[in-house]
Amino acid sequence: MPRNFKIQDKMTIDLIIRDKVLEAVEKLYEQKMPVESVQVQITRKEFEGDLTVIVFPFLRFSKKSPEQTAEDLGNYLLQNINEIDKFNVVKGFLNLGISSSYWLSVLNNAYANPDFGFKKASDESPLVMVEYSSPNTNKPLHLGHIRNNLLGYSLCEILKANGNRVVKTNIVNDRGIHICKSMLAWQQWGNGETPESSGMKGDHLVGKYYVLFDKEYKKEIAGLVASGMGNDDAEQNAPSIVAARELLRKWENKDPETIGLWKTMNGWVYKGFDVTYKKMGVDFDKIYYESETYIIGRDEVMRGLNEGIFYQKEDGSVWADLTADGLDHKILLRSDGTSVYMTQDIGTAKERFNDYTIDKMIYVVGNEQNYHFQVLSILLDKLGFEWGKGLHHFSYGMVELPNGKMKSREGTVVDADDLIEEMVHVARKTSEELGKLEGLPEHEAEETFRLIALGALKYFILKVDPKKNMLFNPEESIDFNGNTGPFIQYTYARIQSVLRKAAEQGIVLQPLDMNLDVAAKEQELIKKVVLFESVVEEAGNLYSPALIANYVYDLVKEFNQFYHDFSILKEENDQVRNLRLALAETIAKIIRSGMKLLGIGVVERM
RNA sequence: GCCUCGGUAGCUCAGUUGGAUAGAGCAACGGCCUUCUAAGCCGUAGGUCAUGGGUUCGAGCCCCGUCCGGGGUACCA
Repeated sequence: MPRNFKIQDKMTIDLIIRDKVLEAVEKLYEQKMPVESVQVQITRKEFEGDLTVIVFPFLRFSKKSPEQTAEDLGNYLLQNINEIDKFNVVKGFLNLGISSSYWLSVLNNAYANPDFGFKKASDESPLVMVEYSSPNTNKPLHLGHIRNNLLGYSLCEILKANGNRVVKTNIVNDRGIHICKSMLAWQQWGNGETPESSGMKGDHLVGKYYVLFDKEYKKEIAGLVASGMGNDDAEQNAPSIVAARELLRKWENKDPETIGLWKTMNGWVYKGFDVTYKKMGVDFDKIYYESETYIIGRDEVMRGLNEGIFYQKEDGSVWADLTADGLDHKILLRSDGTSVYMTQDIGTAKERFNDYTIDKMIYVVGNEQNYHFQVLSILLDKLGFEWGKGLHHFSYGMVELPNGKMKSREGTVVDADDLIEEMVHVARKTSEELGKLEGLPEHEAEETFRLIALGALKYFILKVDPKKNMLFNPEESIDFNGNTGPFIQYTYARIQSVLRKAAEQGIVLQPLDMNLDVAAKEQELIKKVVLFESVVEEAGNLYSPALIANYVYDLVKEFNQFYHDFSILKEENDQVRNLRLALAETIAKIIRSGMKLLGIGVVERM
């Protein structure tokens, strides 16, 4: 797939060509055209050439056949651009051949720059705050959270690489009825069980009681219905839910015993989350807690009410009328004065903009909340925050299992910890079967298995367009061949192996001979190397780790063909060998950089 | 109902401002390790790009209709 990347305005040679094409049209056909009308793209592999100008748009000026027009332009460009050394015409396509020396200089540039493709941020650079992860503290993280965390982390890396200052933030949903449910279940049936006494990870332990609550609650409902109560009444009056509500009320009244239990159980969960976050390799610069920000949000809503921005119903509930914006009415405070999801998000946003001078706020949250963020933005704007309209919801698709959606309470989830362990297990097994890594110290081998396993998982998730829903089949998704993370890591390891051998043989890289005639395959590779810069930029503009993943795969696939067909160290022509080494080293660097943007580590051998 | 996103090979996914014969991986089949790592490379097979119209020199991509699917539309988060 040679054509999935935009090159326009990215490659200097491309700019020159556009310019000269305009000039040619002007001189040959006495017509002025806008720059946008010139289409320059990478020549498809089946055809000879490097860059292609599409001449169809010029036909109405040239009043000649496509072939003749292309000939005219080709001759003009050949004479007026040094870097072009040949051209051919196929129908309305003018294929231009760029000289070896141009490609060599481009490679040289990429090779010499240790931060190739990355822009540095300064104190003046835009500050972007990215919210991601946002867990509830009543259950462990699952596959859905994994996609969120990986996307969020990668997005931050990509934004940094594009010269932004980035603050990674997390909002922890640590209060509310769902938290009280697991607390209540633990009180009722826990017998004082702790992570220490049970040997269970804290988040899993709390999750167990959340599930238990639901089970008991459902039993109670069934019992009540059997004794003649209506279903709705039963749901409202089952002893467990009544008790949970009472617990929430106590929590809001700061009952010491309740607050104590809440702190204890949340503490268990945080410890568990820390382990999972660390395993995933994600982190945060600043963490906000809903238990703190919902108060700020409530105050803002009250202010809005006083200023007539919102209105109150007779039952005391507070609403926003969004019909003027083409939306509906939205509740902001319940009739009992307690706050809803929206309330805390208003407070969190305000707090963040107080804490930081934010140029861009990005929320990494699933697309099921598109409406929520549309409303949030409008509400903040109505409340007078000039940044309200500028919030950006990075909306990603859901992860589906072969049998449908994941539901925590019904146990149809793929647990994050389990999944990672399983992948490490498979990585270890595969590696041992292949007999790789023999002679490596145990802890180094273990670290390699971990990197490969995480590489497989992260790449699998990040390579798909964030906007789209994706399917995760636990049996089939654990793959280490083909378009996968390990395949890319493997290519990196191969290059490192070559470089080690080169060093052993005392081969030292020399400056490139700029007069060298570059062979077709090397030129193909150099062309892909150059694209890295524009891909990073494009990924930053479109907020898409998938672009990075697909590019790196494309590069690596091409390199493996080269590796198979040609020898690097055994090449007899010193200059050619030198070029191949420089190319391999540059490609390794890009693999490392690209993988870093995805939050994936590379391995020296595998 | 209304709003919104999607439908590309058996499966999972690419496919940039509309451009040449729609591409990968997996699965299937057949080749390639005395040669820098075979977690690799090469080949075969696999498509009415959901569907019907339209715009255009040119449509997987743009416009309209239809069918199918996801999500939203809660005093849940």
